[in-house]
Amino acid sequence: MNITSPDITRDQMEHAARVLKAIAHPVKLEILKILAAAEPLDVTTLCGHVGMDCQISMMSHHLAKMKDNGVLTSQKQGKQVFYSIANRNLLNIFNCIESCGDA
Amino acid sequence: MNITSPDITRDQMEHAARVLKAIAHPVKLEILKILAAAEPLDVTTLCGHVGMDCQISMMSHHLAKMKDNGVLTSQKQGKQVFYSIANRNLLNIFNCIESCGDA
DNA sequence: TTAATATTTGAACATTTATTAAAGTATTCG
DNA sequence: CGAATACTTTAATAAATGTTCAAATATTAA
Repeated sequence: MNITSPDITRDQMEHAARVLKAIAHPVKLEILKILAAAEPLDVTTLCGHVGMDCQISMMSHHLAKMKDNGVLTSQKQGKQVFYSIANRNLLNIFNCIESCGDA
Repeated sequence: MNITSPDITRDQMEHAARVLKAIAHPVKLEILKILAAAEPLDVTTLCGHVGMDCQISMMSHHLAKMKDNGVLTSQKQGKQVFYSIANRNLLNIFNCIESCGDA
């Protein structure tokens, strides 16, 4: 047995780590911020908002990973796919980070 | 110029991504939780709390990375090094993740 | 049905991260 | 001093990620 605080299982830690990994990337965080302000958005529009160095295929890969990990949801409308934030609670993560000093 | 919400710079996103990457790992999250409950702790004790599969060298690597990214601080006392959480505000990150559905 | 648009998928490659073992540094104790 | 303890560092290797391009799919429009 473990002396560790009793309420954390390795499974929970692994789930949390997967979610964090799915967003621990500057472009992915930017995607989250953009969606936080204007939701839902289709892939092309999102790509335009991210900036000049955005390729549609890269964007699609990022979105897929975030969706796979439950961070985003998507909805198809015609030939476009609109992405939204699955749970806006996650956005508080920005406060957690911003309130921590600069490394 | 960018149509993106005006308050986010790429630099801020990169800093946030670095912090998240520094903790997006099941063992690192466990370290944070353990320290959250009993701070500060030396490397060997921390290793014991993490579990059977913990090697001191691995622990040291994890701690170094988190320290490099401003997540932890350390203080040497004799031959031991005690680690603490640099800013407990970051711990709210657990709430953000836990409150989000299961992926 | 063909063409055009929107997005996804797969493969290839470079880069980063994680893990382990072994050697190195620092501090204390006999 | 020399041995023991606590930790860090380096190097080697495996595994995961990020990026790009080309090809594939799906939907709509001509």
